Order: sequence, then C-alpha cells, then structure tokens
Amino acid sequence: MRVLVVEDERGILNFLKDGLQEENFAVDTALDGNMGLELSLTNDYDIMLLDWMIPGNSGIEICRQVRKNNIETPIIFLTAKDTIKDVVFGLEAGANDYIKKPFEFEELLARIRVQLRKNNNENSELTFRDIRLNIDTHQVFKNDSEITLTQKEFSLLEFLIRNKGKVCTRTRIIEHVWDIHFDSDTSVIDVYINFLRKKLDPDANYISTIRGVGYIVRED
Amino acid sequence: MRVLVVEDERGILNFLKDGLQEENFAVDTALDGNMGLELSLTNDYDIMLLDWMIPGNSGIEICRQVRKNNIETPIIFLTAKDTIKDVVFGLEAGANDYIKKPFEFEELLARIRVQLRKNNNENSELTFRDIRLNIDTHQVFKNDSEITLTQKEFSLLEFLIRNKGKVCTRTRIIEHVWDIHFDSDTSVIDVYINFLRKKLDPDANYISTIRGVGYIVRED
DNA sequence: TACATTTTTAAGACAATTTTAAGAATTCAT
DNA sequence: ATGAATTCTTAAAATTGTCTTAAAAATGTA
Repeated sequence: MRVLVVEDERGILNFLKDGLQEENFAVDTALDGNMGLELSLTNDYDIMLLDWMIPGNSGIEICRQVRKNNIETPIIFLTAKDTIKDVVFGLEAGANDYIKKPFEFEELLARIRVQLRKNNNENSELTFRDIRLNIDTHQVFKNDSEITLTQKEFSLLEFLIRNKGKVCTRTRIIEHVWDIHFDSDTSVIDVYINFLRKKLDPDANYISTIRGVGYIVRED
Repeated sequence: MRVLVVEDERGILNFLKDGLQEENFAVDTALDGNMGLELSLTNDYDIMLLDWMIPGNSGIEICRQVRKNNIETPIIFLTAKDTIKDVVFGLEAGANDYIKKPFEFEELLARIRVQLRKNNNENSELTFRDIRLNIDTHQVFKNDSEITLTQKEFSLLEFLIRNKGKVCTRTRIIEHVWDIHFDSDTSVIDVYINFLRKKLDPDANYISTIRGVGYIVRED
C-alpha cells in the first residue's frame, strides 16, 4: 500500500513515515504544498494524508485539485484543534475523513484502514485460491496449514493478491512494496518471487510471469 | 447495537453513518424530523443521535415524543447551539447528553459508550491460554498460582492479551503502554518482552515475535 | 536518608532478513 | 537455429532486528 504524507513539521513527518513503514506502507513525503500537489497528481497512491496548514498550496487546495483531476484516492486531513471548524469545508472539498492533532498513531491507522476497506470491500483477510492472508495477524494459510513469510515476502504477496487478476509491473511492484521510485537495476523482485513460489508451492503455478511486463496471480 | 441518526446535512449524516458502521453499529438514518420521529417510535434502538435543528419535527420535539411514549433509549443531541440555556432545555426534554458541533468523532463515540455502558457490566478478567489476568486486583495467575508482575509488565501483558490474535507493532505498544507519541529509538520493549517471557514461562512460547513487525499472543 | 524495587539505557552477540551478483535457463524474434 | 533479452536460481555478503545482559537512573518506601 502506498501512501503520501504532506506535513511541514519535520518531526511529525518522520514519526508518521516510520510508523507507517512499520505497518508495511510504502511512504512518500512532502514538506510543503507545492511538492505535495505535484506528487499527488503524478503518482498512484492508495491513500493520502494531508496537513491542513502547510506552506505553498494548502491541504484543502491539494484536495480540490486532486478531485478535479478525477483521482478518487481516499484523503484524510490532519488538522490542528483550532481549525476543526474548517473540517466541514474539508469534507465538502472531497476529503473522506479528518483527524485532530495531536492524535494517536493507532487511531490514524484505524481511520486509514476504514478508508482502504471501503474501496476494497474487505475485512482484514485476503484470499487467493487456497491461500488465505490475514493482515492483522500477519499470518498466511494454505488449506489451514500455516506458511511463515518474512515481511517483504508478505508485502509482496499482499500486493499481488490485492491486484489479483491484474498484471503487476516491475515498476509498480518496486514502488509499492519497496518504495523505490527511480530506475534501478536490482533483481530483488525476481529473488522474492522465487522465495514466494518456493514457500507457497514449488510446483503449482500460483504466480505467473508475464514476460517483459511483470507478474500476475489469477484464480483458476 | 442499533442506532438511529437524525440529521439533515447529508455529508455529516453519511460521515456519521460510515463511522458508526465501522464501529459495528447497525445504523438507521433520517434526513428530517418527521421520518426521524416515525423511526424512533416504531423501532427498538440502543441509542439515538438527534440533530437539534432539522426540518419537520425538531430534535427536541422527537425527544419529547419518545419519552412520552415511555421509551427510555438514551438520546444524544448534536447541537450547533452551545448556550447553557439550550442544553438545559434539551436535558429537561429527556435527553441524556449533548455534543456541540463541530465535534470529533472519537468524542461522540466516547459519549455513546458512556450511555451504553450504563446497561452493561464489564468483566474485568482477561484470559489467555492458562493465564488469567484480573484488571481490578492487578493480579496474574497461571493455573491458580500467582505470578508477580510489575506495573509495566502488567500493562504490557494486558495490552498484548487485549489484542490477542492481532499483531501489536512497536509503535502501538509504545503508545499504549508507555504513552510515548513520538519517534524514539528505545529498546525498552524488547527488555520487557524478555521480562514477561521469563516470568510466564522461560520455555513456552507465549509471546511470539513477528520480525520487523511486532509481537503477538495467540491461543494454540 | 538509605534501601529495595522498578524502569530505562546501552551494547555486544546472535540470528534472520534483505540485497547483491553472477551463472544457468528460458523465451522470443529473426 | 542463433543470439539477445529476460527471468530464474543460488550462494554469499550486507544489513537489520531482536535477544540478552548488566549497569545506571528513577521511583517508592521505611
């Protein structure tokens, strides 16, 4: 899951970044509204967190622009207490939720999950053929027997399954799972696809390669 | 838990509906007082949220009618007015609480819980495998023999058990158990996990580590 | 104040994960 | 069939996260 955080206080920004990365989000950050607007329009995020009061374009301005460009990505505002009255404007501008600073990280996470769940119509369990993947417990089951995955393996599988039936290009994988946004000649994806295939079932074809494009998981 | 929300601003109504559904409430909504009154008298709700100023019967009118029909369901007013006069008026009409707009969703939730709790008596004992943890007496038992835990050890174990079956990330643990809400690189969690493991049973695997993510306790 | 207990810090050992790199195998276009 | 490009596989190196101590700091108590 890829998230954009626009926040001008460096301390809070880092706090959010670390916490979200710990939750396996790929995190992009911007310290001002201009940078934030640019990123929000040129990248494909799963959710955006915007501070209300930031230099350059304000959070609400970014929100308007994003919606004007028909980008439906859920937006959550981070607002200081004295600007809570403006929340109504925020919701009108197309935001999906807001949270008052100072907030608990867990509450933020909960709200993020609410927004992500709406689009995906999911609880915390993803399934694919006989594979069940529980986001909360970080467990993966194949026919009720557990498969132990590392963090990166888990994230990769999660991303593939969330995009079940769609080809995941290498670029999108490296962006969403590894948070790398520049061209790099790494073979780390290949290696991890290999890890996953081995762990899921060395013989079955759970993850198909689309040569020159990427990978895809499909129901039968 | 079933809740009725009467509110004429569609945006706020949807916001409330979504938020409450996320909290596992069954939500009925009405956009005006007439509809609201009809629902309130013909259905059996656990709690009602009434906007003060709505077309048709006002919130306070609904409240009076409900009480006149001997319905004791807790009622919370959502009011833009914040003068003491209005509050007194509302409470006299039979409301149990009120909340000023704009309000924080968390605060509303808290107030709802207060009302609902009046009918519920909570159990103060948490259990996990052969471990029993009594919140009131601050005692921990393993198979009827007591284990002495310090404050922090107790809090940590309580948090883990309350989240039984879910991964507790370091961020969440440090927020809930240590009340630290900023980035910090402390190893205090590791140390306390170690304390707990030793005290509970040095050999058994009560608390599992999920590398790169956090810790989790699971029933077998 | 002195003492015992609890909490926090710090650091090295250790283990697991992640990344790199390079040769082998496969695929595809010609 | 051949060569170029792409992907697979493996092993080892680099990195990171966790565990375990021990000691320091803070807190509570007689």
